[in-house]
Amino acid sequence: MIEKQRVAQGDATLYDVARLAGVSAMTVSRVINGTKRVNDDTRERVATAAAQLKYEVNVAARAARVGSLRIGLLYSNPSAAFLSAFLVGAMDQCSSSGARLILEKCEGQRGWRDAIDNLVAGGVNGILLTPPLCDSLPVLKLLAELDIPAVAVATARPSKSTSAVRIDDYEGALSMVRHLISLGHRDIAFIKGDPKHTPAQLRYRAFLDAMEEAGLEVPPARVAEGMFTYRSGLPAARRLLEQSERPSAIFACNDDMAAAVVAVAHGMRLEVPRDLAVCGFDDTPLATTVWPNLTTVHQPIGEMGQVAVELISEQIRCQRKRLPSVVEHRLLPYNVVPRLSSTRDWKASA
Amino acid sequence: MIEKQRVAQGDATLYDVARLAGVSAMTVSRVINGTKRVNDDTRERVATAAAQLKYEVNVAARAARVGSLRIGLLYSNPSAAFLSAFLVGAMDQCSSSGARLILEKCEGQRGWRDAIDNLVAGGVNGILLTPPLCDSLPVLKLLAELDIPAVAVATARPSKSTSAVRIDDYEGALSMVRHLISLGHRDIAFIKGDPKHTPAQLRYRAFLDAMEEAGLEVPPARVAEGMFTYRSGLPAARRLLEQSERPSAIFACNDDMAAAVVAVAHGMRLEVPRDLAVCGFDDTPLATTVWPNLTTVHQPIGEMGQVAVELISEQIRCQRKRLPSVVEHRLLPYNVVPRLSSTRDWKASA
DNA sequence: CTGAAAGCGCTTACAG
DNA sequence: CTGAAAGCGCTTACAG
Repeated sequence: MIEKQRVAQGDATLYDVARLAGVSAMTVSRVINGTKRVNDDTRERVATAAAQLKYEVNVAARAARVGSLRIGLLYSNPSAAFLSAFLVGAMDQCSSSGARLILEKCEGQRGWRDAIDNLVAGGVNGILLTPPLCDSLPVLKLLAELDIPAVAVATARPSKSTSAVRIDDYEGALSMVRHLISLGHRDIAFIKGDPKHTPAQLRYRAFLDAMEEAGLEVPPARVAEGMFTYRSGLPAARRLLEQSERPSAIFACNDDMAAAVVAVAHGMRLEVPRDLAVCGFDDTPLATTVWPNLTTVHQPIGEMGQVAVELISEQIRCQRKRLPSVVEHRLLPYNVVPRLSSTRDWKASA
Repeated sequence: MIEKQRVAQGDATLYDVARLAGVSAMTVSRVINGTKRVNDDTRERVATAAAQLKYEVNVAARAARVGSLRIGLLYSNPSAAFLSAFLVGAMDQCSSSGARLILEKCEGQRGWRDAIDNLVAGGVNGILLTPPLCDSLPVLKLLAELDIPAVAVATARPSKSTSAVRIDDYEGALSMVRHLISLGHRDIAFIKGDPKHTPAQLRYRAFLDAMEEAGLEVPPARVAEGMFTYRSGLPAARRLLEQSERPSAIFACNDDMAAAVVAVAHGMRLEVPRDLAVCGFDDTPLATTVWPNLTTVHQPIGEMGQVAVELISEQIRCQRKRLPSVVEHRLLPYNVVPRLSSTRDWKASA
């Protein structure tokens, strides 16, 4: 009973593994890190020994020797939903690699300068950029000048010189429209997002292309302007719904505006999805908070956090060894999540 | 230019400080940790030297020696808003103390057993419990049996045997009602939360007490049942608003239901706050997503994360030294955040 | 109250 | 391909 916890696991050290495998600690280290060449035979023996002892590297000890990676995470738009999902993934990766994640929020339009100063003063070796900072040219420029590696997260405009991890906004929106069409919708309206944001542009482009692909018209009256906020979705929805002939579905450029559409429809005594299908983009908690829940496009945000940490770590390692840094763009799979707000046979599922 | 980053800071080691202060490394260590007795004079010299060199402890090295703390964070209700704010605070504290935070989500009703097993297998030394897990007797019992320290976060029913960090739900709700009354409201309705949740009970109790304190009546028709979800807030709001004489304000037990009230009011052509004041509790992102933004009670969630890590670390240290563990309950300040949804002179601020 | 020695678990050169 | 030695920066006993 006593010492139960300590015995649980993680007892074995590199030396225990070395002894059991009949090799030197050095060799075990090499196998663990999989970096230098090791005889296949030896590798096998070490691996078996490690597995048998349930060996786990002591990341703290490794960090003490190597100098642990300090990864800065810069965020501005306090989208709690995005941040928490991202943090879960990023922390997970940091935890297992012994890196430290330093959060820095940048406030206001010009706040990014101070924020980056803070991170640099804190000694970070690389910085993760979340939207919309990841698309800011001045930010990327400053980081390049400081020679600090960066990874752009969920950017829609990946730069040639910066690593990035994202989904394909264009394809995501395309799939969503196809989904609506497959449900039998022919008259689909769209609410645009902030025209300055690249994802908004891509999603709109995809909407038009998907409609054209299906041979469907998009009269100007079927497109409304929005700014990504719930509030901006209110008048946009009114404009689309107060026409003599209503569209059968509205695709809003994000969940906030889709939620606003639902609210307006409700106020007009329209039942969603019976009288109107509604869908959004992002799969924020709002999508499952409002009623009916929103059909939307889901991004694997947690996985993006993991990958972002991997990418930045790799870049930092390259920099330390004075190797040329490798810019890598990773595209992760999105998926359309059908929920009640666009359900065809809604009585059945209600 | 070269090596710019490395020079930035964090260069100085314990030995540099020792040399400059003319003492041994040991003494510096003692001063840094502030634990054992050190001559005031010596302490001063060391502190000055440390400041001059901008010395920072290398947490990795310390962890290598001491064995770093592994802190498990158990969460179930995926309230992204709460989680992200909490993580920011908790990570911050972990970062500066060199602890590792291990996240574990528990799915389903019985998932907590597996989740705790996972954490224990992962070798955590203590566990942070977020709501609603923090109020689960079986969970607390299992942890006690395993002899793993725990800290309950945002619990409304702090246990005598478990450390906790929280705000005073009762006082928070009391303040909110007083706020509404100070705005001139006399006929205030309430939407209850899930009756199984202790915070819901406390907030309702506070509502009744505050009304009584002001000599105001609360007829049964002014109280509606809710379950904390947006969806449950819809019929509750309808019930309260479809009476011949409407209340002038509705206080919902959380933000989700308050948002539902706004939606229903809007559907009935009632303007918030002109025709009806609405307020919630928690200050989730939803409060600033919907329009008008919701007046609500804010919890310092980030700070709760910091404090939770402090409390659990202290407990783990006690356990390691086989000292009796100190149960500590920390009450943090909440505050009422007035926003447009309850603004008296709403034209002025719109 | 203060210090000299040894070691946390791992990795970086340097040899073979 | 493999190993012996030294050291990362700090702290734990053990002395004085």
